[in-house]
Amino acid sequence: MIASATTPVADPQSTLKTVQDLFIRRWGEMGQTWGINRTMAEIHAFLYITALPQCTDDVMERLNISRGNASMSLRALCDWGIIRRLHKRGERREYFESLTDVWEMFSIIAAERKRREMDPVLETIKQCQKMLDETSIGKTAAKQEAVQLTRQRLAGMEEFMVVTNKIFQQFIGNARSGLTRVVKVLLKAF
Amino acid sequence: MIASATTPVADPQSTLKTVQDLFIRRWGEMGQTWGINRTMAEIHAFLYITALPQCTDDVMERLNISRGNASMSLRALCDWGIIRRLHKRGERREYFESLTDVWEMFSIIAAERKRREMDPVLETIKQCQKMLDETSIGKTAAKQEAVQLTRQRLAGMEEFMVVTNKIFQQFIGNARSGLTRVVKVLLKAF
DNA sequence: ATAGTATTTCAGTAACTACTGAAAGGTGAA
DNA sequence: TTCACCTTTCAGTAGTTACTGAAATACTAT
Repeated sequence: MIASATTPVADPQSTLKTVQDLFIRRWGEMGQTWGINRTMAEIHAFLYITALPQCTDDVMERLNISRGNASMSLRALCDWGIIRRLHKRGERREYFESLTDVWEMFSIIAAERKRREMDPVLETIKQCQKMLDETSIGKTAAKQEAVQLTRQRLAGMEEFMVVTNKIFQQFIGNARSGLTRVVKVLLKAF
Repeated sequence: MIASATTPVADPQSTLKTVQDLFIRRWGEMGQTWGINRTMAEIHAFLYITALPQCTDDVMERLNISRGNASMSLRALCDWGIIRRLHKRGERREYFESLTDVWEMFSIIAAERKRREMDPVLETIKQCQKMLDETSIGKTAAKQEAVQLTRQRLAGMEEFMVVTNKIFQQFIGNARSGLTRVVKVLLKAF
């Protein structure tokens, strides 16, 4: 029992599964710290690593999760656009497969996160700047000073976000070719 | 009451605070979806946006949180290295201030996340590849095929992570100058 | 030392998120 | 239309994370 736990038998039948499980678990852990829940990340990892279409029951069985959870997580992944539904001729049940190109997946995720998270911050910064501009009259010197400091900080953050947005823009839509070009340019420049 | 809630009086005394609170809330929301808890993100936003050193009680009062929470969150931010402790001459209590340079903060965070999240995945991928290499003998054709597919997926992910790591490497350690150079190069190249 | 003040720790709890399982809802073949 | 099968939904619950408040600890001035 202890032996098999520490040094799993080199059973060719199960090696592939062992390897896949290793990958799935790591991917799930990473997902968590990026704000994606573990199960969703694991389902995606499973579909990606096996490279074969899998149905809901396959997912349930492999990851030991309920039907409801599998259904909802699969839908969410489809909504993100990083997995796809797949109908097999003459089969009733639906299958799912991951996108093949990691670069494309990254582009999709990056675009969505930019839209959901960076754009609102930029908008808020602009709103803040506008508010300060409209009310900068008749105050004590100390207050004026504090306002000035906040202005500077807003400007610093704005610059950062504008530039970061531009970089994202390059990645998004260009996918693989865009990214590899970026990398080539970078590696040459430094 | 309703009037003051929907259209706050243009009181110069409070405009600065209103603006800051707006920024703080947005930053907190963003943090959450990046795996940083709301309070920590808000404390950081507060220190960044005011640009003035603040003590624990300032933080507690402004964000309406307990002493314990403030203490632990401030420590965590210090551990990350994006805020700093500050002793004022002749004062007992400690003050905290945010780093000024957004680019530097980003570099610090990127380096840490690469170390904690990307490096382990790369390591796992290599381990998986090694395991598959060592056991690829004597199997059915179907199994061989499945192994081959998984190999390809591992390779695809590895390529992506290696390249991404290189990009991160450029950002990290170069901070502002590095990043702005990167951006200049990129914007010219596209 | 000691008092007075600032900080940290942590057990308990509140708040939140993820998950299950069963029931309801669809869908295509006969 | 009905049957058989598959999918989706969702109320209830388990599990997790964040927070409080008070006690313990640390520090500094006298």
